[in-house]
Amino acid sequence: MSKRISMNDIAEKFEVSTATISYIINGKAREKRISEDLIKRVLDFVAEIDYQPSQLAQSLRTGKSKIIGLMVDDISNPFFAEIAKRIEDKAYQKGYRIILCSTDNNTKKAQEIIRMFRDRNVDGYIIAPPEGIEPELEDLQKDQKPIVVFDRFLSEINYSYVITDNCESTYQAILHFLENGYQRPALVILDSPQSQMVDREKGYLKAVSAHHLPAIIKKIKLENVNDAEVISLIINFIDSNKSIDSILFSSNYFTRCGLEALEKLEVKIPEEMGIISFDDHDLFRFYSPTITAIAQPIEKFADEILKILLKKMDAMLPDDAVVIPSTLIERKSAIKKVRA
Amino acid sequence: MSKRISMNDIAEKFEVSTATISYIINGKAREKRISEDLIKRVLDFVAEIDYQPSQLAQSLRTGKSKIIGLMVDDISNPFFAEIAKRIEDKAYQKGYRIILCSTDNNTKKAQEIIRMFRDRNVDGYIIAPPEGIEPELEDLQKDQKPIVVFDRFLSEINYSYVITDNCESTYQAILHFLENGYQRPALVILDSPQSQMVDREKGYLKAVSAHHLPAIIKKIKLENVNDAEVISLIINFIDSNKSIDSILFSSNYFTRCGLEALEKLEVKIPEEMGIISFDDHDLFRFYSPTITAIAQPIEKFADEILKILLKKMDAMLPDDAVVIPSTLIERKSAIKKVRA
DNA sequence: ATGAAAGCGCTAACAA
DNA sequence: TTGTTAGCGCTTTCAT
Repeated sequence: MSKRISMNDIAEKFEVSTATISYIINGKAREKRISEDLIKRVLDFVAEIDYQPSQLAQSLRTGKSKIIGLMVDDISNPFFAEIAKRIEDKAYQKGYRIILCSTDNNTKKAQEIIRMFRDRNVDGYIIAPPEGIEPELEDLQKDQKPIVVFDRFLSEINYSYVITDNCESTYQAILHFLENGYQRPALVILDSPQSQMVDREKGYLKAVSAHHLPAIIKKIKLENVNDAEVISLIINFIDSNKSIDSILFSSNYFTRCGLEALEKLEVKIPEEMGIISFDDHDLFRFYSPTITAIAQPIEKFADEILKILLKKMDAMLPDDAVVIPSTLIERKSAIKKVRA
Repeated sequence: MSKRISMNDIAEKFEVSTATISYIINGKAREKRISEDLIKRVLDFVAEIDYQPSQLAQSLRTGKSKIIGLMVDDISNPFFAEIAKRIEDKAYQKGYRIILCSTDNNTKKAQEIIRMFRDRNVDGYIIAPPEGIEPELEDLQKDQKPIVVFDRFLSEINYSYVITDNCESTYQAILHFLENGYQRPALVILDSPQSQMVDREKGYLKAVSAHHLPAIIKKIKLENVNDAEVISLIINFIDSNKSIDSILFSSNYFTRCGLEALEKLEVKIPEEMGIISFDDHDLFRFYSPTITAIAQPIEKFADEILKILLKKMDAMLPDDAVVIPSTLIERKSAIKKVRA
């Protein structure tokens, strides 16, 4: 095992102290008035052997790490995977690395992950918060750690957050149904107190009540439930609500299950049932018919998140709340008749 | 900023040395014959304040980290995202955390990532190797770091690796075409010397030459190319090879571009063109017609990778080479006429 | 039955 | 112009 070269080794080689080497490497040689000659020789040597200081040791010493902790629900979910990718790219350019962890929306796991992040002295936190994680976030907040929360926010405490306008998005989606020949839009939504779901429901309620329509909502819990069960829940819902002629699904996962449900029921889209999905998916461009979707601007999300975090890492500033509008991508699944 | 409690603080509280506390916490109290009474009091206190030693310091001291470095091409690619998720899950259960990085198939970035992994003392490496990364891997190998390579392997050096049987898979796919009414299968493949691509091509060549058919191959480089360009390359390829009646795409990315190309050309699947995709995708279950795909067993992949890595982390053993067969999922895009 | 002390590799206040 | 030294928080050898 070839032993790594350390600052000490270099110091010995030049018969100076580690401090001198440290200053030179960290560009503080001038202000320490170290001789130009020594500076050059050391720098040349460092370049030659391609020496890089141990970040671990630096971290232990300085409390910094050049690492950003990124915590999402599930990295295999394309929404998070794409966001993670963009954040990773941009952070990389700024010299930061990412530690990426999935919580599975499990509070305990999220707690452990946050602990691990702290323990490793990550310089900043980017978090899609699961339920019940408030205490840990408060602790971080108290300790002045830079945090950006995204996808949803926690009402109790103030953080910088980046979200989309969930309420407005679903509101517009329902209007889109109504303007395109549908009369009884229903909502299939995740049963969760998280803000994004609450707001999506709000937008739906606002739209139906503005048109004096009944609210027809199916809430689905996702614990201990597999695809097949979700599909059959949706089938039951459709069967027992014959009046509905259109469905807004609150996530692309539900939309995918919903499409399977409709195939089984042999319900025709868009003639017999209109469909809109929250969150776009590759699939929706290709499906027959193509599926109208509310698309969150992922690139912009990632940009904003990192921009805010870097700013906060630089200096603890007041919190930013950024709301990025989503776009309704009009495809064929939500047009019953030609618009008047 | 609430200062973290350290071992020293605990030692002071009990008026013993840090060594004693360290022994107790690491379960070496018995063999060190520390008094039962002290053990209990310390353990109780530790539980009460929920003390956990700094992994950073432990890492610096021991060279271990309880972290596994996972390097993939692109975390936003569903294949890698799913593998990453499973590996993360399983590693988590074993007490390991994952640092996940994308290389973008960029050698320089991959080098830096490996360096970062080393620097952080990761205990094991799981790597989908980009081209030209051999020297770095050799260094790791020399230093006895546990490595598992996956998705492809590097011929020069021996590592433990987990791959699918690429050659056999494409061979069978072409046979599937021929058994189902197609006569001129073509291949659209990534232009890369990586083993998985070479082997996929081999399987194709083996199948066509066994049937005395011409090899009709389109190789596509992915550098500085966007979706639209790939699509138009595929359109050109189809236009200038009128004889072909079926295409095997070497990745789900190419398949998705290919589907768009065929839509633009208004070529009917499966009547005018048969399609098989290497790697499955949600989309393919839903597309009209459904798309036949060679599916790599992701769960099994993740299992094997981690199993081997953990074994190697335990004791440096000879390398394992695991080849996991893929499954041809027969859907409708590759059946021209009913099988005889 | 317990502790002193060295040291992992680095930084930075303070000396000289 | 450079060096000394005290840690960061932990593990572990060797003493007692």
